[in-house]
Amino acid sequence: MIERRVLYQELASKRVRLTAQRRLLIDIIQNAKRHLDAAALLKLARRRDPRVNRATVYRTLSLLKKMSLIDELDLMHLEGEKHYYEAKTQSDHLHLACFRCGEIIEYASPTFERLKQEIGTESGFQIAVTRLEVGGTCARCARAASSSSS
Amino acid sequence: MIERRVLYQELASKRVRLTAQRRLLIDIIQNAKRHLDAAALLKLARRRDPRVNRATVYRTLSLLKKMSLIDELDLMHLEGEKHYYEAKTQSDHLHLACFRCGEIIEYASPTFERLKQEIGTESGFQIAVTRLEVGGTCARCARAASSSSS
DNA sequence: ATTAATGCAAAGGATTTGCAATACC
DNA sequence: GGTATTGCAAATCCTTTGCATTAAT
Repeated sequence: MIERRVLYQELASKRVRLTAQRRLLIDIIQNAKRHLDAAALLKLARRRDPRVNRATVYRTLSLLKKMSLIDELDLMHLEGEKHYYEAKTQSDHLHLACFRCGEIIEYASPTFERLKQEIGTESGFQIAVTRLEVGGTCARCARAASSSSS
Repeated sequence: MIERRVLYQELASKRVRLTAQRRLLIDIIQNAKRHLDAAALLKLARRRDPRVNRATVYRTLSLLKKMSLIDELDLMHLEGEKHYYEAKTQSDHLHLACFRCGEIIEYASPTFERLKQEIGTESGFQIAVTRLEVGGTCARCARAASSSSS
């Protein structure tokens, strides 16, 4: 969840303005129940303010990305080359994308955290963003496949 | 845009031919010294056979991808939205992309292997592909930045 | 008043497709 | 001979940009 205070500070220090449309877009991303792509975000935004333009959506996404307030995902390109966005959370999680049913499963793990630490200490690389996406078959689809073939 | 899950079905229903052009493209990818995008691959292929067409490159990449012979990378979109490809190796590795100098560092780790195993056992997800990309500052750039600012 | 943000429409890059011609088994 | 693959060019998808207008501080 994005901390409003952090947001205000960032905006102030960069001469970036917290406009009505930006508030609106941030609000939608934060409260989204699923991962949104730019087109979906635009559609939702226009329900609340029809003046919102596609360019503004892209520009705002780019800004939020640079400010590390959102993460950009591909979700294994399950349906096209577009990107998806989610509010940055406290602990990273990875995404499991089922090639059969299209479901996206979020998965957090201490091992993932340890891996990130290891990268830092062993290679000296300072991590800013991580994106771990996994494609395959979800448990339900695997069960369905094995039962129907037996 | 064809959905990836649909493509898997198509593969099963077709008799795939190992043509001269496909051999050529596979050879180039396997012996590449750096990560190739579709345009670079096309260029290299045309040096050996000028008839190779862009569409064939894309179609072959798509085929190799669903046959799990190559991995597709974004390399954190360091320079545009295009994809990069590499021959699939025995043990997965992840990619560290330096936002400052653009260097791509490959990093293999037992912890990463353990993480993948965990995902399988804990969630029942059957992994076909993984893509872990990390963005940040490489050790050299970090040193350069800290020494110049002190 | 100054500067940032926006709308619009057009451009851009990467990738894909339909269809006729070609190569393969 | 029948089917898979290819070349070609146009189309498509997603995203970015230039510039005039509008909004924010």
